[in-house]
Amino acid sequence: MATSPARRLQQSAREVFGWKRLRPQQLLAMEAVMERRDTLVVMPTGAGKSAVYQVPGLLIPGPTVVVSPLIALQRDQVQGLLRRAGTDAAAVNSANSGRENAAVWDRISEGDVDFLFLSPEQLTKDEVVEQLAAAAPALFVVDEAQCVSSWGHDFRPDYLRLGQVIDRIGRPPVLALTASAAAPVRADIVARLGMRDVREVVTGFDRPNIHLEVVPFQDAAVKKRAVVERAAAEPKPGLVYAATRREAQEFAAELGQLGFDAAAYHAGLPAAERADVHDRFLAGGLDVVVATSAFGMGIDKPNVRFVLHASVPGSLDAYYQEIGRAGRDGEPARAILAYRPQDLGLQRFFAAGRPDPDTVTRVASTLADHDGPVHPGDLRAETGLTASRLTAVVNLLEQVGAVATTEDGDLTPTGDADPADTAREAVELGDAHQQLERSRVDMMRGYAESTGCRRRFLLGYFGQPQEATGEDGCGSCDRCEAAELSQQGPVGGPAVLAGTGGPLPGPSAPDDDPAGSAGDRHPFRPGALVRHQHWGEGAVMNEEDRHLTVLFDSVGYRTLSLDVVRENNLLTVR
DNA sequence: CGACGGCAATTTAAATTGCCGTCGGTGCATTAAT
Repeated sequence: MATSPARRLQQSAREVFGWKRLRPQQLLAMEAVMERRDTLVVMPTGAGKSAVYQVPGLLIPGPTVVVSPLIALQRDQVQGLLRRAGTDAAAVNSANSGRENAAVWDRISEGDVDFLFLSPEQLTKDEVVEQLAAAAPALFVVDEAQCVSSWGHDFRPDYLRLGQVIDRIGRPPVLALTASAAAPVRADIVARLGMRDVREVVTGFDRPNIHLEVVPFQDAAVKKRAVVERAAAEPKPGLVYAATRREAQEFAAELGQLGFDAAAYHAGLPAAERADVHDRFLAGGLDVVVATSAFGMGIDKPNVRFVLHASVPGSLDAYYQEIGRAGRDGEPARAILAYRPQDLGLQRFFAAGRPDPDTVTRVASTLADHDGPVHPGDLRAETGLTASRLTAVVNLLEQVGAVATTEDGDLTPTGDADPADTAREAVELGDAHQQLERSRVDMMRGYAESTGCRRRFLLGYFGQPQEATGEDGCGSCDRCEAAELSQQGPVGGPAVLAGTGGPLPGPSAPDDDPAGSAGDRHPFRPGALVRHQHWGEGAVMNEEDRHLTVLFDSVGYRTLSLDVVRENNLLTVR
């Protein structure tokens, strides 16, 4: 009798990788991969996401392709795999010479490579796609798959074209891995990669050992001083996230003057200095790294004791990823957000990136001038746009169905709609995406200004309703602690709370008060699929202080007053 | 959207006020000049 897949997986994990036991969720995901299913895995970093492709990748015949966003990450993965007996891994990217890359392709054609690492940009090249198709990969892995959604729409638009690439190489099974993905991010990953009949393996998001806290400020100078003092006071090592490079440098300098081993990290520093800061932090040689969002992917340091945000990031997804770098060892750690409402302005500015209408119109009409397929390189020459900006526009046109990709990777106009019309549709789509991004900033504000349990809010955002926190909250955030304190004094009765409507200042009593719930029955619980008169279909994400947060397909996140919803019949359950 | 730097205009002439313009985050790859 043949060995069961689970046993083969366990055996390989033990013999090749030295892992004595696979976690249930890992095994579940690996089994889906062994069944050649498209699989989306959402696990916190440190839960062994890489294993999910590494173990099956050795068992199924044919090479495994891994798309990874950073060359440094690719290098780490390759080195890690090469240390395992009998596994062969390689990367093709711009850090290699042309000769080195050619040698990798030779080894692949001879069947000598188990794992091949690539950036999405490599896959824009016809010869790369052709050689990949010839190698007939058995598995196509997208690591850090949240990049598809968070970077693909403007910053690295080739992420949005992976779906077409997968088609061109014969659509092997797709495995997408990410540490954090709220509902719209997950949907975006699945849609953009063209994943079918997806098996989703989602582990819990809660990291109970990370204490959550938000400290509000009005004055910028006061906030700065408090950030430095707090970073100085917390147990080390720690991580401070700043919104700009300049701030990162300033904080690092001030902490240095106080006698700490502190260093700044951002994309404007020389590569050697970045690598040095990175290595010293991992080796325990630094008390604090003050970084922009450039720092973090691939950082697996167990004993980070605090993550202090000197400004709000642009989404709860980003925030969760960044605080998730604390307390990997399971010991207590702190996530502290220094919050000024004005800081949201910078994030709204960052959320504004979208192609301008003139450019979209120009590309649409240039495409329409061709009767047949056009090579993207020719289109770039004709429009004079950079590769990246052109790709962003083409992505939009393709999403509105005005353009399609041929098997050769050429772009071909579909239908004979007026270029001006398709351009307008594409711009509207870009606007809708911008609106979603802005609503994600609003959700970040919602977290910072929330009067209830922080953890409940955070988990609700990721679609994990309250069981992790219970009715009374998590007991390990600033709001829960404040509520516990206030319970020692006199507390206003539920009847008073029920009549006041709007959000109360300061900490509030638990909103699921049993006495108040009799008259409070409604069908709009987290997870419910609803329809709004104006905004169309959506899903309830969170309920707090008699307000619902709903994620609408058309406009992103919106917070609605439960009373207003009911008085005006704004929502119906689908 | 908001912070900040530079500059001109103010007003118990050396410092303050205000206006305007600029800048702000993530990385791939490629290319041109040593």
